[in-house]
Amino acid sequence: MTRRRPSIPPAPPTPEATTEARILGAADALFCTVGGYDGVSTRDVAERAGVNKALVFYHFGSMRGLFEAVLERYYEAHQRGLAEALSGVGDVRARMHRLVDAYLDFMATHARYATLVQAQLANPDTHALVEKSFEPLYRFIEEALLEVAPREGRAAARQLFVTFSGAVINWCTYAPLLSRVLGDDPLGSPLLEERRAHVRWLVDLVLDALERSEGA
Amino acid sequence: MTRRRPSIPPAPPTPEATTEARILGAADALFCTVGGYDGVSTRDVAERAGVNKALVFYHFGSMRGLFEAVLERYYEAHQRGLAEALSGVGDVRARMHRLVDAYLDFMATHARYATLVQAQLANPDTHALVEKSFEPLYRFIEEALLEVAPREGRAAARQLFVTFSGAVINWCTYAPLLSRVLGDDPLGSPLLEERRAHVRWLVDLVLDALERSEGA
DNA sequence: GGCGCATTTGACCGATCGGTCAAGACTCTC
DNA sequence: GAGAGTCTTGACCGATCGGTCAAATGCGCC
Repeated sequence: MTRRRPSIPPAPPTPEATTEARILGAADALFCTVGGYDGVSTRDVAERAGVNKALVFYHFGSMRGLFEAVLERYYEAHQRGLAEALSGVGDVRARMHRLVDAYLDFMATHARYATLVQAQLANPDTHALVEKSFEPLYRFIEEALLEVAPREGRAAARQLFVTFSGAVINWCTYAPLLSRVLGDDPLGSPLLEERRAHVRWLVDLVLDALERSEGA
Repeated sequence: MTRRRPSIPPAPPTPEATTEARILGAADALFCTVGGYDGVSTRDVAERAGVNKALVFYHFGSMRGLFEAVLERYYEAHQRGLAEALSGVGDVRARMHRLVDAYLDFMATHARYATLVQAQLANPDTHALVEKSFEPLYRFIEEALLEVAPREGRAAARQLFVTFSGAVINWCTYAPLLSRVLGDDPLGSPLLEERRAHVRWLVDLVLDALERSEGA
């Protein structure tokens, strides 16, 4: 029923170039809105992309391969943004501010991706896919934090990592629930900026305390 | 002191009293280890419980009903623990310490439950089930925080809620990933106690800052 | 034109899913 | 013992799943 090459296919509002890109885009949209790895079928993806279901397997091998491809695309953008924020000049405080800013911006823009990744924590089958992006992220940030924080104890870098990353990411992943109790979109302009100010404030509080204990 | 193990769900050879309890226990174990709402079948549950599959529907109506029953059981224990910690005497600082302690203990013991709940954030179909437990929890804690924190701004009670709850819960839900990079079990004795000290330290930092700005 | 290769198609597969059903078995009461 | 009501059983249903396949189509190249 679908016309040949010349005209743009009757696909939704995404007249993407190649078939592969159309499938990837459709999978992205579905994984991030309808549900995680389970909950989305190859038929759904194919229908949304406006292509035959067998093409999903032709281009990505399997459902898991498609899921990996979707994660990979986000992962690259994610890493790029963080490296940029952390690699610049300035002391730890300045770089941490840039880092949480970049992290918050990325996660607020791709909140569904954050939710998708967090959801995989409950699925041992896909742990490996998430670990791949988690470990470099952890090493990256822990290294920066070790400039001012000890390796162990209540103010250890590993503790700060979880606290700071949680402060950023949970605001985005819990957005659907927060939206109900706050009466406004947590990812919208006023509340997101309040969150940004809060995280900056928190970072400063912690770094101030670390400096004090260092001087003592 | 506290001696908490990773809380492996009830062992298979559990000759529980009623059929209903056996099914509930099996569903609990499977939801919390294998995967979320999707990823566990009624056949799995029945087999683990050692009963006929049709009994799942006889006693719980549907798969969703079973899932709700499992969540409900945790939810009650959760609420009980928090109310106990927060309702006692003392100033906000003392009550917040008791609260994060109780929260951390509960989540460390039932880390898989926390992960299960967080995973449902990606599944709009089950949002309603999670909201039911989230809203009272939020109101509860926000009310306590409003004694010392403003309603808006970078140190707003709603901001502190997300930061504190994230600091506690993410340590538990990210435990599988953290375990890899830390080389030890985050929910085991040494690291869990380090986390407890960190969260207490963090709460004190924040409350100190709030008191200072209040006096100013 | 004709060949080779990548792409696309629709029909098809076995497995598994949540859920149903009518018939048995068990238990308690008269 | 008869009956009633609660559990329990295994067989069964339609739908859907991920994945496969041979055949058809498009297209660059000689």
